[in-house]
Amino acid sequence: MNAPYKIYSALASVFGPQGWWPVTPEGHVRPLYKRGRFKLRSDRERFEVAVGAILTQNTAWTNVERALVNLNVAGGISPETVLKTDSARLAGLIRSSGYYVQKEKKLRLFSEYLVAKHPEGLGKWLGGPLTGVRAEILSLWGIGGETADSILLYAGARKTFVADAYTVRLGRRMGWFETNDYDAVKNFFEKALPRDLEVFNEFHALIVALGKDFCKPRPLCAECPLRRLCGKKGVV
DNA sequence: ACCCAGGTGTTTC
DNA sequence: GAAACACATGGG
Repeated sequence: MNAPYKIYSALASVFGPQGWWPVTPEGHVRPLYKRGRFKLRSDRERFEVAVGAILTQNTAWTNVERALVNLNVAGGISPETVLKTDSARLAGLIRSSGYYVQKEKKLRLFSEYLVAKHPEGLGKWLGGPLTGVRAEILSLWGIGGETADSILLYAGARKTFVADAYTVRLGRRMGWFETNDYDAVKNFFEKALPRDLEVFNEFHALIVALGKDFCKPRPLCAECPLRRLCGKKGVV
């Protein structure tokens, strides 16, 4: 068992199942998987996950939940409702998620692209050849590596690892790598871990759970549940 | 009054 | 290329 997988197991036993995405209209997180298998029910759910992935960029999830509730109350979350809502109103609905002028544009561009280029729907699109679809999503303005991978993993159930700021921090503090480069970190974990959807899905969520309380920019190593496993080559 | 959050694009050395 | 900066609300 390699070091990253050991950390995954430790986190899983400390924090338990995270069950990230999708989200109910009430804003509550609902387990994505049943009997060990991750399944999304509809393109409607996939789209809501994609919207959440965009809105949560550098933003606390609680702020995103309010925006999702607002959108659902205002008429539901779909490419069509995004496109038929004028910019000022849409921006107002997502105000709580921060950067709302930019994010309104991101939602609109994503929706426009989806409707224009993939009218067959999100599930079909995301189910295509992984590297090609990833490059396609990545080419959209406002969607970088982490958001693209979040959409692929959580909305498309594709085996692609999501590396966020916490993941980079954890890896560096463990002494696994020095780089800050997104693709390098992503590749490190994909090489180290078993190619398993549940592992990819849960590990990213577990790292966020760890980061939320302990592996912060100013770390709280003394209380960290990983303190015995962490290399802690000085705080990076 | 700070720091931080499930980043990304642009500008500037 | 890397580093610095803008974008913005809400919680601790």
